[in-house]
Amino acid sequence: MKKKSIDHTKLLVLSLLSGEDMYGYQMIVELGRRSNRTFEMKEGTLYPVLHGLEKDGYVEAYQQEAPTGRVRKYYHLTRKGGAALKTEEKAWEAYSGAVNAVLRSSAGLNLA
Amino acid sequence: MKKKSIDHTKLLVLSLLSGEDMYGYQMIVELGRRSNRTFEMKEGTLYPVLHGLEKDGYVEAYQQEAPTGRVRKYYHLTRKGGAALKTEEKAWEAYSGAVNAVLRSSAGLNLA
DNA sequence: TGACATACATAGTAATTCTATGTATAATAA
DNA sequence: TTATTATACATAGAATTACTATGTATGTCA
Repeated sequence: MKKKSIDHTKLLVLSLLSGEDMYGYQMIVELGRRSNRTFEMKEGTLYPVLHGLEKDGYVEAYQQEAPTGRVRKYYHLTRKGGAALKTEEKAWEAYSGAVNAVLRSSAGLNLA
Repeated sequence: MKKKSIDHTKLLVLSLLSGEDMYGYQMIVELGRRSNRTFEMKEGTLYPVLHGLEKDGYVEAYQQEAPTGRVRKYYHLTRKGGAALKTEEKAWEAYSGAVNAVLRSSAGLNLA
């Protein structure tokens, strides 16, 4: 296809970070919760994506100590990342709309 | 993720064939038309997928001569393929619903 | 007759996500 | 007190999916 599939992980991560700064493990838990268990992202998927987003300037990382005493690595959405999110959201709307259009058009033939 | 992404091509092809028997080239053209140019599937993507669907018994192929004199290879959706389509459609609904849920939940935080 | 659309096909490459594994700390249960 | 589980980050390697590039061949139209 034209758009290298969906780049699914990038859209979801950027969207999560548009609400609040989060650390990696938290994103995995939140994604499971908000998607009602549909998404169970693996560390092996998320961390490389986060590093890529940071390298590209979409997110910025900073360390912060948790109440537990552990140091977590939080990610913050940059202005550039916010723009990328809008682009990805539009791409998702176009993509999902197109899939639905194809599904409907085929179903329609059965009824015609 | 759990579900190996979406298997996008399989869903679209099965859906196309649920309306009528089609040959490969026709599927590419129809997909472009029905998706309003969003999908521009390549031969290199489609033909291996069709061969896989045939091997798995989801579609059956037969030769038929076109009015032009050329022989085309038509694909017909089998009962097994119809069942697979239903499964894929449900998977798509779950997936797209989950993406939208995550997008909405993040956007909601900005307004809260 | 040369260019273009039609029609099918495969090899090799690129992108994405997974599995598996490793390290380390905090909390909780036995 | 010690073993297990949850938290937290990370990377290497494999699998999957789709793409690019290429090849073959026929019909149509300028």
